[in-house]
Amino acid sequence: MPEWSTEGARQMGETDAQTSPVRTAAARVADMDAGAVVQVAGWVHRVRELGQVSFVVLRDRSGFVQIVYEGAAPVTSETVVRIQGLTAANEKAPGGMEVRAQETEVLGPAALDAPIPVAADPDGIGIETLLDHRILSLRMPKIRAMFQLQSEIVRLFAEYLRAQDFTEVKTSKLIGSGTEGGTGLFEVDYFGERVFLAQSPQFYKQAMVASGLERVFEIGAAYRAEKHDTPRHLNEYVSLDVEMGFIDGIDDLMDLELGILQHIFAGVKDGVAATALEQYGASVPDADALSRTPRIDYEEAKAIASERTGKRLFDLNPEAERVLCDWAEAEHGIEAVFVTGFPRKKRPFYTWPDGRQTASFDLLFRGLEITTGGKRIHDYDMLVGELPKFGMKPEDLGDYLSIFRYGCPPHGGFAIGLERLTQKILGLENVKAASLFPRDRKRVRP
RNA sequence: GGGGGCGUGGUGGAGAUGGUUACCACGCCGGCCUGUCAAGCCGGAGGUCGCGGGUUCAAAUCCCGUCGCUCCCGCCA
Repeated sequence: MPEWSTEGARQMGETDAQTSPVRTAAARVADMDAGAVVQVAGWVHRVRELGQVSFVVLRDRSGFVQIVYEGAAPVTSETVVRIQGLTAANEKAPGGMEVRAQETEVLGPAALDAPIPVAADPDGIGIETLLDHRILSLRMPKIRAMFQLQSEIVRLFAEYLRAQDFTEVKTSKLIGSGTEGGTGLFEVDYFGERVFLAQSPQFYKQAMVASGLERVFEIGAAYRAEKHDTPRHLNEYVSLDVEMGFIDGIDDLMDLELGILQHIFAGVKDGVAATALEQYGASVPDADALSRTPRIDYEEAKAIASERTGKRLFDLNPEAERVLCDWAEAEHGIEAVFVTGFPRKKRPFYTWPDGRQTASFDLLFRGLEITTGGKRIHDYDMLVGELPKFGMKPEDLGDYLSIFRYGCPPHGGFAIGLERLTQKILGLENVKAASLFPRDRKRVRP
């Protein structure tokens, strides 16, 4: 692990200038001249006492710096301190520069009975233990790096879409009726009335297309009250949602998604996200490879998966998702594949029908479904006509139908699971690791 | 919801044909040490072996139940 990388320094000195004129980022000390008075502040990452001299590794958001004390160190692990001292060049110091402490102020003492070692490698600790002690495990540099990368994903996603004239929206997560799918909704007591947590911003983002914005995206929580308990499910996850008006078909949507992913993948190769990739030994596909992502029909996908697994598949199960990505890697040099034309039974009622199939798609990436999308029905009469096939009545849909009753363009969209994308970029075994405070079947804390 | 595996000090593991003070590493406490960087050396504290019941002279070990974790499937992003 590159503890002494200066990558993370960024402009910490600059931004702190207004509030704390003298504080220097840990990672920037290496760039200073020797003999300068310097003030650093952060968490005590490690203490090494050698008798007449002690070394303390101080950690802040930029990185690390070594502090030298004469005699014993007056600090303990994870204590938050502010230290003033003199920079000193030393070949034996990490980064060639260290700080000889003159004054040490304890800003936030830390108890000594930490249940997990913050300075250790999180890979040596079980996921459940890391999540039980999330407040501390989030301090582990490797884990923190993961969430810095996730932040970059979100930023790049929004940045790309804004450049394409999309508007970011925030819609309510409290909904009056659960129409999509019908199951998997959490109930909430809303002043005595029964409402639900939204399982997706689907209806609202369609409404926003029809509002005249035409192109919208939303970054928000989605809730699924499914009792699944697997390494790829969360009951609350962050959905990167996109909806676009005036499309001709789903190729427009898949093109858009590839553009987004190309922008994200290119963007995470620099800055703080690159540090995370390095620490996890991970890499992302380049733009050329991504543009070769095959688009195959559902039936074709089943045939390929059946052939490669040697089993007769009636469905794209998790194993099929894995072998399809292997196939794409072998045949097209990219571990991603769009599967299109899902059967009507497998898609919600609002999906544009195409014979027995639908104008819809999934994106599988590194063996996991990270996106579902499709063209939506924008024609009022057509939508109403579809409802009986799903055992629904117009009254069930409340205000949803008025989106189409008063004029809505052809449109469609998709959603990318943020934690799943993070998981697959870094090669994490469990999607829960990619959530700051995951909610699963049994966990609602911390 | 279905099936498999596993629960041992704070963390990660060993111990499993039953046998008496349950082992190791890291962490923690005390001591030594002036260049560490996973510091080193010496000493110490910390576990009713998930929980309950059973078999037995004797259970971490075998049996039953239960709870938890984990993997796979169903379902999904």
